[in-house]
Amino acid sequence: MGDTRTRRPRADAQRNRDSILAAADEAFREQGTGASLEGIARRAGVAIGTLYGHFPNRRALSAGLLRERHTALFELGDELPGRNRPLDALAEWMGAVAVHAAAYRGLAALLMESLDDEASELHQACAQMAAVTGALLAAARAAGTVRADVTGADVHALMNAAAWMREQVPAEQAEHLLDMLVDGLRPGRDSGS
Amino acid sequence: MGDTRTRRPRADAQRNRDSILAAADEAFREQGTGASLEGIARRAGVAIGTLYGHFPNRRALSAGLLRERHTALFELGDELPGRNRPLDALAEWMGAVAVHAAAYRGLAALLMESLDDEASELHQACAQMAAVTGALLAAARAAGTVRADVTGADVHALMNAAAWMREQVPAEQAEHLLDMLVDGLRPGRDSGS
DNA sequence: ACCTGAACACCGTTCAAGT
DNA sequence: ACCTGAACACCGTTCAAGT
Repeated sequence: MGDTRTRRPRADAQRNRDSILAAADEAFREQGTGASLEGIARRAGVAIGTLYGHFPNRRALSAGLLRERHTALFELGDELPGRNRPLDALAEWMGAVAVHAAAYRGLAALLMESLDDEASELHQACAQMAAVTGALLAAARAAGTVRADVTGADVHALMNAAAWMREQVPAEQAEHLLDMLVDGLRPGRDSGS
Repeated sequence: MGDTRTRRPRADAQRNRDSILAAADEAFREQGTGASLEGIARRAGVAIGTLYGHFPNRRALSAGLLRERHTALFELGDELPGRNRPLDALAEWMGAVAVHAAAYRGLAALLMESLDDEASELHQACAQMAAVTGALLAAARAAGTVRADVTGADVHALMNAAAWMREQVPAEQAEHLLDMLVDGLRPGRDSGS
């Protein structure tokens, strides 16, 4: 017994970590995932070395920033299948991920490349995202409401492309575009030209 | 008579311009549109000030790089309507633009933001792209093979999103994804859930 | 155990001086 | 008319020295 597996951090370290995350959130929101790390350290009131001590690289910082956001997303993913018809559940999931991945400019690309990169600090989250996507897709396929040739990787790409478009067009248009993407998943009448 | 409207440049200036463009093409291909300008100047064997003398900013350099590529694209755009059924022509156009906009990482985003930004050196080309897109879309709509609520701006966004995906997934999957995007443009049987 | 900030290598951009 | 490169302000990343 006694202390748990992860030691409790020193109080000042915890405070610094929180300041860095708060500053990074602001900076990423304003300038995207490529925002200056020195600027973030300055905003947080810590030395640049302190930032690197907590987050050894940019992706680790992004992962720290997205932790809570991701658990909220996965909770939604757990509830969706019960509440809707399969294709609607999948469509809602795609919308939620698209909104999520549009939180910071550049995030969609990060999530895209981290799915296949096990070294990425975001890989865990992407794998879990892929699991939810796969389950919802399988249900929709079983119901015959999606094309048989759509893979989970396809849906992953489409969700993140929707997020990318969200970074570039008004929200209303982005919703419309997502609707059309989802429509493209339905089985067509003639698969020819 | 005598000299034409645009003066012929000094021979060394022309040579430098060409070297810069060749070096930029290599660098953009390898590292995307955010590649180091100093690195490009170095590769081209000119001083950094020479690069700025020819291209006052990154977008101007991109525009110089895309000039020929764009005219080839527009020639295709002119030929397409005569050769295919309207939706096929639109689909082929979207594919050609997607391949074009995936030439350099970051280019799709540049083309996206330059459509509405008249100050951008790429605006001209984007406007012309939009004109072709609009014509092909109008023909497909007249034939009743696309949804009535699809705008030219929507197609512009989808083409560039296809290019963005092309930067992240294998070419074969990218083709498949574009097919599905195009399928989403077709009129659906029920517009409800 | 954690924090600091100097040190290094790099980059974007401008502009006085040259030819 | 064009080219050069120093100058300035900035950034990513590491690491010896501190507490």
